[in-house]
Amino acid sequence: MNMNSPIDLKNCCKPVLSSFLKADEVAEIAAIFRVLGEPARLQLLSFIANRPQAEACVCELIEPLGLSQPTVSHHLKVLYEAGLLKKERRGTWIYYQFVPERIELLQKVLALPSVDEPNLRLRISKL
Amino acid sequence: MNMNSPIDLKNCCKPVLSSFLKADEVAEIAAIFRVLGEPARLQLLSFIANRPQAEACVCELIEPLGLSQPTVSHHLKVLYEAGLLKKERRGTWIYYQFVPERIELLQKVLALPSVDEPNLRLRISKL
DNA sequence: TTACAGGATTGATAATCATCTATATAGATG
DNA sequence: CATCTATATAGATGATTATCAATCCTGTAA
Repeated sequence: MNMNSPIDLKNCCKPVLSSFLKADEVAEIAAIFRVLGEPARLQLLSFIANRPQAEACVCELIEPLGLSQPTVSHHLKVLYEAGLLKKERRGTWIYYQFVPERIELLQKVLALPSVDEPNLRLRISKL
Repeated sequence: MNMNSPIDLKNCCKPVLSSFLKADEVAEIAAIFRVLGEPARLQLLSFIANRPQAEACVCELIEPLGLSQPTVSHHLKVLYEAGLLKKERRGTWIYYQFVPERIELLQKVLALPSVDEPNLRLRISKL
């Protein structure tokens, strides 16, 4: 069931907060949030994004994370399959690189309804 | 361990992608993502945010979600404790209302490094 | 007070998942 | 080829959790 290549998120994802999404529509989005909902994965992403070139090899990640190499490898795979990282072999090492596009997608998904939309108009205007 | 009142997120949360966060720092943020990582909860949030006044009573949520009343109640509690919903009793009914502040917090947390920051400069400029 | 209705809680179960050890794979090097 | 090193995978285990049926709690109304 798990794929080894990044999930295809074309036509994904509609804003969650400005229309009622069906179960299959929220599932795609929730899958990304779930990946970020694991502290070790979020820390991996934070670490990699703040390295030069926003990349790091696996060997650099084990010590700061404080987890075993297989566990780090597992989390990297999950991040990769969610499209948040890409990877590239360079000699003996495999470098994982942060992919900002998925984060941009999430920002759009989380966009709050505009003040012209009635449901939240009164409340947003107070922010 | 679970609290019945919303978690306190003062001084929370630093941007994940522009500095390397420690384990306890990412934990706070990951907790919010984890709540959104459940499809049923994301659909609840989507439903409530798109109702008039961005609110709904529990009885309105069971049928569109297709889950039992206790399960819906459980997810509402999780959303409430994460600060994504507030609740208010009105007679027999309890209304849950969408709270946009947490979402705004997440947007800040997910902010990509500015183009002046070196690590992502080259890659962001291509977007 | 009693009865009812909306919602929360309890307890149980099954599924998911994070983590580890052990092992496998794959590239580099002798 | 054999060996070493970096990373991935397999398998096992324990913890978490989503879900439901049953029950409890709390307003409301008779």
